[in-house]
Amino acid sequence: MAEIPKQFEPGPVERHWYAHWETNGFFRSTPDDRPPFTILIPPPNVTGVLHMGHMLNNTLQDVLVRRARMRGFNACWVPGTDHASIATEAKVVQKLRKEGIRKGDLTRDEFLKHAWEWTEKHGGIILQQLRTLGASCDWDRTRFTMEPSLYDAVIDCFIDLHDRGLIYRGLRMVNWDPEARTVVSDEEVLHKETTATLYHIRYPLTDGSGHVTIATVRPETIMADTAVAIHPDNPKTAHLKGKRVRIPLIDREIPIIEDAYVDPEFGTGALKVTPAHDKNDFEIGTRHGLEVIDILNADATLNEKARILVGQDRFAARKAIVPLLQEGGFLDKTEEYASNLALSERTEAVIEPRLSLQWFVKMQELGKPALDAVVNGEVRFHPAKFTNTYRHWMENIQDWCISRQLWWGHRIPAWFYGEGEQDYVIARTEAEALEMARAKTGNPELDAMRLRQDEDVLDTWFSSWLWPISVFDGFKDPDNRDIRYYYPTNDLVTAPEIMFFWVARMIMAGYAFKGQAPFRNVYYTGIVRDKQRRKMSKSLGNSPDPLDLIAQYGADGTRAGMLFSSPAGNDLLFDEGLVEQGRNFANKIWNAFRFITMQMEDGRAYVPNAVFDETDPTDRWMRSRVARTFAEMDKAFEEYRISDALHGIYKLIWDDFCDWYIELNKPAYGTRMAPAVVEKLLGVFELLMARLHPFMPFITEEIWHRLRERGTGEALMMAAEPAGDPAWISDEAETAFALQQELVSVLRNIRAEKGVANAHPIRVVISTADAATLAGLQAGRAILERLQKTESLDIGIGLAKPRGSTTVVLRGLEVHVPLEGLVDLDAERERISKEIERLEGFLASVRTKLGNASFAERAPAAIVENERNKERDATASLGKLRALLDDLG
RNA sequence: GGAUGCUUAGCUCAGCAGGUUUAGAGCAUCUGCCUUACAAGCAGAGGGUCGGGGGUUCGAAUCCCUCAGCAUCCA
Repeated sequence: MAEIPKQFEPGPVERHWYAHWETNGFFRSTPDDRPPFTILIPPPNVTGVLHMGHMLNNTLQDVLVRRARMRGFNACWVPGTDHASIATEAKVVQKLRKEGIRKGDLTRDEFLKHAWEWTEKHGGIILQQLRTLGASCDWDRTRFTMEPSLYDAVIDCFIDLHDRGLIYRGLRMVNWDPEARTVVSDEEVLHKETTATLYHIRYPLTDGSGHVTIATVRPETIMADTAVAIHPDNPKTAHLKGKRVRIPLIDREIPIIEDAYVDPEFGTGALKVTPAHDKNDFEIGTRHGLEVIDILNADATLNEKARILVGQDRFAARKAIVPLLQEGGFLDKTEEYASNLALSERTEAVIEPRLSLQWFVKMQELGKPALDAVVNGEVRFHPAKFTNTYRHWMENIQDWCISRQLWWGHRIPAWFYGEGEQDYVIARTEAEALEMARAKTGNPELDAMRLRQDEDVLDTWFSSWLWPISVFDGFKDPDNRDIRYYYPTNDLVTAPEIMFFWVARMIMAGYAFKGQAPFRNVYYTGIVRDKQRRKMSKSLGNSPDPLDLIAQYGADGTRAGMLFSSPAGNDLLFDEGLVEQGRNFANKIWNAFRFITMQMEDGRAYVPNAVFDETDPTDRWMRSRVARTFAEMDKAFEEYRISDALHGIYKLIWDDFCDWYIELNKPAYGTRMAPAVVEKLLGVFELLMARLHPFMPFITEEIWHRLRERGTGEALMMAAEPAGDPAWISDEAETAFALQQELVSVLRNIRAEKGVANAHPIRVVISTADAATLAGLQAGRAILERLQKTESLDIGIGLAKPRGSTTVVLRGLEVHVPLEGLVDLDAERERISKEIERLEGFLASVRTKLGNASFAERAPAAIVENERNKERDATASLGKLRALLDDLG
């Protein structure tokens, strides 16, 4: 056997096995007779790089996929990326600007050429990085939302929904991002609490009878006012009914109208109405037939309709208008006011409500089955608490604005032939569009030159929501083998932040186009934060580079570290210490294996053989621990407690196997381990590696191959997961062993307290009162003797305390260790007195319970019996302790 | 403003179909150890009465009410 290094070196092992898996085609999946287990990667931005959130998310997916593969499923993990319309376009615009090129100077085709160049240059890096992590994706299935097949799927979907009357074009108040110069959906708007200034402005009444004061945080919009509104039943403003006012500075006359929307308590009870720049005002305007005066350009500068401050940015205009109002005597007062600012999720620009003609998807009908699916459990959320959030959103769902004033994305297949709002047709190609336009207009002479395709593209999520269908070409070829086999998929692992953006819409699309949900389980991960609870981000610079972590701690260590503290849905407070713990775990495993190999004779063949000795208490305990832990892990996986499953195998390996089982199987000093024992340890090791594999694939694969001769096409990742015999589970064996562990602990404690070296033999006397306990103690005496260097070990009933002993009372047993000269009588007395005190308190509480008449009456018999046992045991222990104390004088 | 969730050792979290010797784990801390693999290790120890208050019950960290604080989502 070749020399094995003392420390595990993950780098070469990871490279070797990943290449082995990939070249052998182990990641690949094609439909067959086995049941499928499918996960679709939440497609990251094509030009993005791996961050900590991806690490967590993809580690979890890999754990689920690898486990399923080992459980006999045809596991398929589909990777891919999305085109991230706004983000990518912004990056390309920025890059061009650096080269002195303005987007406006380019044609659409020229710009797209740059965008594709950018995509090809930076694209797919993230998928390469996932390999470093060990991701077992079927790379042959890698998809991209802008590749031809998926592009067509989006267009097909648009046409289909339009034909079903679920897509419409309409003039609505939308969220305008002046930075990106596009509309965004409601979901892409973030609300942030800020303090604003509330300006009280006087509007002179046209009849000269004074003025009305209104309060606003946006004085720069007064030029767009088309009314002042009051509440019809407000006595304070009743005298204003039917009058008119003049807008300060520009002197335009507007009416005072009555509308119940006005809050009589707010400000002066009078509200300026600006239908072009406020959603609520727009609705008031519609009710009262008010004119809409839009004074803003696309970049949020004032246009000539404002008449003053033309060309100024909205915020500059706000600053500039205040002194003007002051000079004119229109400014009554100002006050601080807490208000909500709407920000663009992408650019963080302040969102401008804007009246605009856009494309929308009707959500009412699409949302219904998607809501039901989650409520009735067809699609299950983990943790379940997110179901409520989902339901709330779905029940209040608004139509989805899907057009974006961008070029990078799927171009809307609408072709206009006239100036009228409805003068358009929806078609895949220009030729088709022409035909349709001719039919629609009844004009066979209609010229192709008159057709213009809509300049806008679709929201990125309008392609992402089709992901579970489009990656299997379910639009182009609805009945193909892949989609029939893999759809619906099993688990989706994603962040709660995109529950509405993506998860909800995928479920809708699933029902709309396939008649069933796209997945059965949704596992929501937490957000990766730093120790100060700040979200990890590139801009804050508080995020380690995942690839550095992998280089430093190994992929296995990093994966384990990410999972150690990540219960589903809870934020993960990332601590490099956890990754270090993961690395240490790998090293621990490595050394346990190394130790076993050191027991092997050169030239002798060893075959792993996990056959336990049924007559041996240690073996009975070990196999019970193995089977119990495996069962607990299964339970944890069922409930998506992935972190708990890892903790289970971690403790089984480190605590049970290394600290106790290997220790107890160590041969006598200076001798070699019997071959049968080596084979047994190797056998257990094999079980453990198989169960750990989904979490730490590399080291487990490496050791699995070293455990015995394997064929070239073999791999642990393709092996069957060992179940562990449920019959191995034995409470009795574990309880019996636990007593031995406690006795060992007691003796170790005594050594530590008294400063007795481990190498120094001690005399031990264990005295018990009953024969049953005695039998158990004698059965386990080998355990004590193996782990404690003893000069003598006497076990018996009613044995006397040797002179000069220190004594511990444990579960009714007296453990005496004679330590002539080392026992400090005062310390001994104090220790025993403290123990007596504790037990007296305990006994008192037990007796209070037992003394309560209704307790005996109402509590179940087993509980009462248990309390009696507690009383008896405590009384017995107390008796012994008091005798010991007396003895000490 | 609405909804949901959280508040248990210094930190991060389990436990919460009420009762398995007066609350568990990991990390951190302290003490001792290079004991036939592993100092990226081994052994031992200290530390909380379960956010405050009230209630239900023979019995509450566990159920109910209430207050406070925090978080997230929605408006």
